Amino acid sequence: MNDLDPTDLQLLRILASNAKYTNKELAQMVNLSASPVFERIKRLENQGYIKKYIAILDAEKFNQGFMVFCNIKLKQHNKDIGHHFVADIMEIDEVVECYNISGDYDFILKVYARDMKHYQDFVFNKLGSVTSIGSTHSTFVMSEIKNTHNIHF
Amino acid sequence: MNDLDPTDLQLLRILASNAKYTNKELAQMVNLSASPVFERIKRLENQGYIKKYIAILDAEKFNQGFMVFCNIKLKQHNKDIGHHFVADIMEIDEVVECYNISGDYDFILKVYARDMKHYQDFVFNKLGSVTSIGSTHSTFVMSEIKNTHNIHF
DNA sequence: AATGAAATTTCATAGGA
DNA sequence: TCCTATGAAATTTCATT
Repeated sequence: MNDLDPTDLQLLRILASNAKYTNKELAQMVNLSASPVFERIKRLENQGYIKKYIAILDAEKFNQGFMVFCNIKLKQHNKDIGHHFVADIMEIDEVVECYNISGDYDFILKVYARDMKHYQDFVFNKLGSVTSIGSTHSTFVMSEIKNTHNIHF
Repeated sequence: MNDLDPTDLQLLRILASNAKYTNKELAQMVNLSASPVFERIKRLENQGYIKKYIAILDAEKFNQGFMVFCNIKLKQHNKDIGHHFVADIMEIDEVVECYNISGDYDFILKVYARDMKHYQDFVFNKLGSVTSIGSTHSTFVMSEIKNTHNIHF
């Protein structure tokens, strides 16, 4: 973080919202020529500031616009049960995010489903076969207000 | 969704996890030459299946590795209050995601902060000045288990 | 650490199977 | 819808400042 100058930060902010600018375009934006821009970006990639580049797809178009936050309590809290849970969750495609959290529940999952029927099937059949799970609580997303896909710095 | 053939879906899956492959590389992966791959991707972009391309940054490197799910209840539930809330939330950089949800709370926010002190400051000073908010409940992320950044289809 | 030019690679389009 | 071919444009390297 300390070896980044304002130009690096500016490049990162731009690329975090749109990674399709050419080096020439980026060069104009940060008042440099294309080659230092190229070298800066390569450095930011190598140093791990930029983890990867991805395409953002429109979930609605794939009939996957039904988002649910699913809170999960484990049956017991030992290392083995935890590891089993993590391994199982990694295999379930509907689960796009999973975090270990504070509070009444142990984990929160962000789940993408087609509709309520699909979600119900997910809970019964997919989560239902994860034996480490004690109980669940589902919170349904009615609409997306903001999604920046990235961090602020 | 119906005008997508298996090759389109394969390309989307690849690009959703890594958008830096060249058309030549993609062509090999899907057993085509570069130009139909190029045409397919352009079509997927134009039809909105691909919304945009972004760089994924490492939040830890920016000292923004402290994630919190912040649940929010509005003071009242009328259109004006709701609109005010949304407008205010859009302006707060720490809030990277916001959804209108079912259940006891009205909204869930995904918040990135540097540390607990920064989060405390966020709650008191940033959320504190959003007058439409009635009450909040914070759930702290202890570790990230899974984050695919994208949908399954 | 940036510039500008040169070399390399990829993109983007056109014509034909 | 695909292929090959081609010129344009972008990336990447490098000598110079």
